[in-house]
Amino acid sequence: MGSLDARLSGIEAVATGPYLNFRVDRALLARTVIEGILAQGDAYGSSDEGRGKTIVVDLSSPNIAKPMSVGHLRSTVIGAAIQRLHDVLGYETIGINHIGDWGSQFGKLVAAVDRWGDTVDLERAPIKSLLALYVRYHEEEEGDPSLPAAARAAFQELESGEDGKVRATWRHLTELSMEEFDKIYSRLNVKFDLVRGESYYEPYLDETVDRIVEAGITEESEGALVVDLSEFGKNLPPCLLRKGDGTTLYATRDLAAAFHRWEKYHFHRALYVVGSDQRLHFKQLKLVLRRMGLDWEPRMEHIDFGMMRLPEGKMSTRKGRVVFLEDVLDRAVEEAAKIIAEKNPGLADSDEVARQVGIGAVVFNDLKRERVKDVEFVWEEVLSFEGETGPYVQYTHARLASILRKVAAAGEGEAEPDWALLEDAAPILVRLGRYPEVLTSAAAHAEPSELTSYLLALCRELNAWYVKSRVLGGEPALTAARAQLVRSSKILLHNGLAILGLDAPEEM
RNA sequence: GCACCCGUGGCUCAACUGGAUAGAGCACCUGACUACGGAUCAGGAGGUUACAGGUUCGAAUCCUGUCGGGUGUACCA
Repeated sequence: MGSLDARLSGIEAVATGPYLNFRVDRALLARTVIEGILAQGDAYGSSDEGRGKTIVVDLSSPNIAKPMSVGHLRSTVIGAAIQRLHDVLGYETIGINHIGDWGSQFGKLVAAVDRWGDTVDLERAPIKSLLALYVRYHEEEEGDPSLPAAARAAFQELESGEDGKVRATWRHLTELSMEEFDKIYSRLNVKFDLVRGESYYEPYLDETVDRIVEAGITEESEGALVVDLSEFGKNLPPCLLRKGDGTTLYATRDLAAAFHRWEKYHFHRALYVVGSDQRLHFKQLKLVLRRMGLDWEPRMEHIDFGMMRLPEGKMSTRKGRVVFLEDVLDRAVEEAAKIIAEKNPGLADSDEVARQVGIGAVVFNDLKRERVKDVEFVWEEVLSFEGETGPYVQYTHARLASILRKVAAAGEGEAEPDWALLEDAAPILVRLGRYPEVLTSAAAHAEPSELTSYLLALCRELNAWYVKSRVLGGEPALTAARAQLVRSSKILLHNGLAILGLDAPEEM
């Protein structure tokens, strides 16, 4: 109670028309906010709201034998940011990379490798080769009925559990792909708590189907085993558990994974960071669980995001119309290196900084708009380092770092600060103070863009402020107050960037 | 056809979830003490929030309809 009184003493409320305005004592605000940040350091904004609660995040989920495109970037980067947001708030988080390593497409791939495997260099350029084979399969499929037959037979063998030639080929393709994926993950600085293919659930598929059958909600329809969902919507298609040939589908495997996760983690939320083209799929999954009467169904959330499109149309693996993530990262880092050579040629560690800034630009660009919005991939935009970009935030951080170096070198800033002198920084102080609630809200909404918008606005204010409010060479009490503001702002930017997955270089 | 999502200056996006004069960035124009680093900053120009109704003290935000774009629509994932 005493502390509450102390905090309220500098605040007065004023009624103006339909509004209630609060007037805050600025010196008090400055002292409270800055001392709070400096005391907590990197822990500022963290909380224990998530204590004892587990959040499962399903992210990235690339498909074996397909190149990682800029489309997968969204799931990876958004999912990783959402996981870190929850980490900071004290949740126990489990980031799962649910690899697409199962399904009838592997029948196709095995058939294609069988037939034309010797026409490509699988070992040296695995992804490219597999893509070429996949494309060729679809080109020749129509004119050659033996091809789909071979594909079907291969997948049936795979799903039968037989450890023969088909399985060996599948395993090999999986290993080749995973090596390629890992290279990209390490560049993005993304780590998973669990990397698990759909194939992991293979042994649980039968019991999963049995369980749903025992719930009494399945029926036979056109040779397939389905769960009818028409009670939830006239035109809602049923959820298919088994095809006519007895093999399982995507939905079956996701249900098996969902049961498995619930039993293992008893999660507070399970967040599936998957594109909005799979809305129906997740809706069906949830409705199957609801029909089974499982009360944890509402904890499963599809965190959907808009599609990445090219100016010339939708991306298509089959048509080879994709932008490879690797190329994007390479070009962004190159561009960053070029700018450093131009503007800061003496920079130590310039390669590392180029990496941090280049990757940062790509990652931030994908996090800065609301999740649900579709994104058109434009090179010029991704490679932009000015305005509302990751490098802008990194630059602001570097400038603050630079000021602090000068302050230290001059031996200034050690006096007792006079907080009342920070009047010209009022908007910054208010914003710094709001940081904890921004994190809470961004996590609750699983919306990293709330954090990116916040950081951009803060940087705008900071840049405007320090050009007109010189830190160095003022009255000791003023310089000290400003230096502390710079110090706490820098901590916060570093902190926020880390949550988004960006490094914060001291110089750039 | 049906379902869901989106529609805000030329372009890309905000707007604390129904509140005050709708804010930024890009592009364009004009500027910044021989710069606590110009990847920055100050200023200018640019809006009937797709359209038409409705709800109320008040709507970019909620409801209805129309138009435009995207996605999905049972044996792919």
